[in-house]
Amino acid sequence: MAYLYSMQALIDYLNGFGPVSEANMAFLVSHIEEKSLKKGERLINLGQPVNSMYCIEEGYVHCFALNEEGERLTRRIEGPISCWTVLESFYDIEPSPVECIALNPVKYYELSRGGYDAIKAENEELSGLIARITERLLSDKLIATMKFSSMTPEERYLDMVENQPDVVKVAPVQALASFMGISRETLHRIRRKLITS
Amino acid sequence: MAYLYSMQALIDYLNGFGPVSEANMAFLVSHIEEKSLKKGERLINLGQPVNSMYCIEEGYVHCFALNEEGERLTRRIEGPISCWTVLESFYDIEPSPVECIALNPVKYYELSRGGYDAIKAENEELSGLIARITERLLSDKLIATMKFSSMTPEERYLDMVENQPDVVKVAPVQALASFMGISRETLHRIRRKLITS
DNA sequence: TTGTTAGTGTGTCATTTGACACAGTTTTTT
DNA sequence: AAAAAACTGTGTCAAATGACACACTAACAA
Repeated sequence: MAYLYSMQALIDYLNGFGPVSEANMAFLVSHIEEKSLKKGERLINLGQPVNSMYCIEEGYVHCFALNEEGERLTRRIEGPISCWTVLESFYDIEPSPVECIALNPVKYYELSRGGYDAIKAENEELSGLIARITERLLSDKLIATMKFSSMTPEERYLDMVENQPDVVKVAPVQALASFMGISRETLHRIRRKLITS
Repeated sequence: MAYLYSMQALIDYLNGFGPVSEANMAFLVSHIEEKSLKKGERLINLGQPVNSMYCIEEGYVHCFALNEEGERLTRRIEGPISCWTVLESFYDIEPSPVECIALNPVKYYELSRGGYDAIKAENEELSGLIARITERLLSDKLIATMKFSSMTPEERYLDMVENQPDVVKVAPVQALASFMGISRETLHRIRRKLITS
């Protein structure tokens, strides 16, 4: 079972959500594929259904929609190590409103919808684990999003510098500004002000 | 089982999440209390842990935090008929950062943490139902929140008029503006502009 | 290497927004 | 019913922001 070793980071992460027997963990892991992307490669295509959940081991991906003018509206910038997918596409098997591109070389784990369903159906311990993970990830994301939306641009930037310093470093200024809901010029003003003061 | 009749609205709502046997539905319902509030009465107290989930049958409640100046920052305005709670308090048994007050006479259903846990533990059909409800409500809320945060104030207002017309009617201007993340003056400007044009 | 494209730093200007002020209205309390 | 409190409409002004313009730099491909 050499693949178990290479997935140790993922296993540790999953174990953080509660006890799972070794057999169940092995069953779960057997449905997960380890893949990689080169910088600029696409993980998710615009308009196609997203049929997997992802967990990034190394590197960052940039997920964005396009507005009428073709500008990129950043929806998320994902890095290690958290499970995620494009909710509005995955749950209802709808075309993805976003595309995702690697910002640098990426290693990631992929769990297909079939694998996800198989794990949920296998037994109670696994379906309980999936339920806990789903509940925790969704509620944390929701709490963070609501908190974020009640902050000023400067507060949002300081929050990101503190809680996601790697994202601030690796993301292009335009993507970061879009993610924060402001123009790149405003982000620049904030940075200039913080450096000076 | 007279109470079953009075809870028909709730039962219909829950059945929408998938098939449940009558026995299981009866078990679930037996853990739910029906309560009411007069206008201005408090449903959730600031600083106390929120130990229940709620589902409003009639009326509206206003949930808000307080900033340093004691101003109300609206977090949500809830009405019929959707399950909700204060996530950041309920899941981790933390003091509630918000208080909730009835905007008008309210009838609501309450499910305590104990009841919630009992239902999850009872059998697979019920734990599956709870998992589906949780997943669906959290993901819908997250999608709506992210969509909302990417809109301009005017788009947000038009969205609310279309999708939650009752909230727009019943909520005080100040609360509505705060919920939308703008000042009440700006909300007023938007309304004036929409009437004129 | 060189040319091309994408991305960045920074200034100007118009628009949007929030803060404040205050009068009018509605609701609640005494 | 009268007084107090809370809420609403609206004007003025300052601050924040976005849109645009343009020079400069970095990344990538021919």
